[in-house]
Amino acid sequence: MPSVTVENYLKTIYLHQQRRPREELVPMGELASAMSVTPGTATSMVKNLSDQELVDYEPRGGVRLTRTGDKTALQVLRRHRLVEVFLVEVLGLDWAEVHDEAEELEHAISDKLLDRLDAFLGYPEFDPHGDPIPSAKGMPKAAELVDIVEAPQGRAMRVARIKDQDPAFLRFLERCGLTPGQLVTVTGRDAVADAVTVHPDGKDPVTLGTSAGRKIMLRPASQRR
Amino acid sequence: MPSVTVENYLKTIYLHQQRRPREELVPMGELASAMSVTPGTATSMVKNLSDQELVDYEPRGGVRLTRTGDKTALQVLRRHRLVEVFLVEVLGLDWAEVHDEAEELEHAISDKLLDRLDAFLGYPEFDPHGDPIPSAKGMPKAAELVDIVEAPQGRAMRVARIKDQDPAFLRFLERCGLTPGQLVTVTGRDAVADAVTVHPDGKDPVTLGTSAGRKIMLRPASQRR
DNA sequence: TCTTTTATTTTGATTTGTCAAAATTCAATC
DNA sequence: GATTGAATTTTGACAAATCAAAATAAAAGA
Repeated sequence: MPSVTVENYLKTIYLHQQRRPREELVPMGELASAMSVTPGTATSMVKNLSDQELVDYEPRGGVRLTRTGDKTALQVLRRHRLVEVFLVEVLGLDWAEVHDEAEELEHAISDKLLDRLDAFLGYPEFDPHGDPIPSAKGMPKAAELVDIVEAPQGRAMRVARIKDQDPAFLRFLERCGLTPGQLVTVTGRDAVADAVTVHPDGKDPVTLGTSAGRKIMLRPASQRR
Repeated sequence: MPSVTVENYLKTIYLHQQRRPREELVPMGELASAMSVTPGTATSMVKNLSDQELVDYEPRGGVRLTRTGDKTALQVLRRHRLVEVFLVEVLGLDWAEVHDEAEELEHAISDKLLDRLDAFLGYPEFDPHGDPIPSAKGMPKAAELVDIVEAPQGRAMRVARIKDQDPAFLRFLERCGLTPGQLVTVTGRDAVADAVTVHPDGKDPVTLGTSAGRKIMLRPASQRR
């Protein structure tokens, strides 16, 4: 069985791979800072992962998951996200806090327990932040979402997913009414001010900087999921 | 924060201290085999715990928890037992399996989450095996229980607690109807055969060897808890 | 008391995951 | 082309937890 550390490296590589163009390698520096370790540590760990055939490592290029590594990363993500659903839906924890809790629990749950939990929760497809929950098979094909900055203005949209786990940011979104499922309209964009204004249905309009706006993903209100 | 390993040592020392006369030291060999490590490993670990003031260590005598060590051990036990209640009561896992699951989860739960869980479960006082759940303050004073071998014959008793976590043993008890809460009568004892016979209310009588019988603790049926 | 047995401790090594700092490589600039 | 700079790798060291095997102490027998 992979150690907690190995699981965390694989999960982190997976997540960073997602955020960049197809087939591109994740640079070692990026991995190191994401894992909060020195670059040298990341290098030696990645060599180790490479020996275990969990990643492809190209010296001075970066890393990418192998099929096996990918499968393991998805299992970790599945545990993480199902735990988050449980913490919010069942125990009523604040969605802003559950990420850190799940970060620990994701390494402590057996397959059997996970299946029970999944059934108990009614086989949810998304976690409280709108992140898709991988099935035992793999990651469901993602619907195409647009972030607030890129979204068409004046169209009825719905918040689908938040791409940041920082509790302060999440609490801010909650106050504004920008939580997954919420109906919104993007009402304006100002390139000079580097800002975008969004109007959550039944709430006050909110103006965000584009770096914040890019973390909030929308789908057309008409679209099921 | 103590490591998972440290938590496990403290928990194990606590449990073994319980099983022996007041103030007596737990021998290193017993600790080593309970932890499934070599004696040398136990010695070096215990020295380490002693430096952290978590145990008193008497070379060639054994170990005993300090007040601090005791408190930490009880926190671990509290997490373990609340998790067990959750797994059985909420997710419906078999009581024979939950010990191993809880063994992992007990190290991954934050104080905040634990409090939520406790409230959600209705502040239970005992886990599925009848083991008392320590409160945030400490371990509740244990009611005096008798094992099946020592119990008076012909009196209405109730199963209070099972002092063994082996799934095979627990499943056996379930088949016989010897689970916590069950009304039973001890109907006979045979010193020569080293056996004892117990009659669970509404089930068939069961004859057990005394070593098995000593793992099943009873209280008078009249006594609340 | 002397010897044997058993429990415990010591010693030296190993693995995993980490850091600091020096060395290297590659790309970019002059 | 030579030099600078940034990213990466290498090297040597360390802490935690472990084992195997040798050394020691205490208890039990003779």
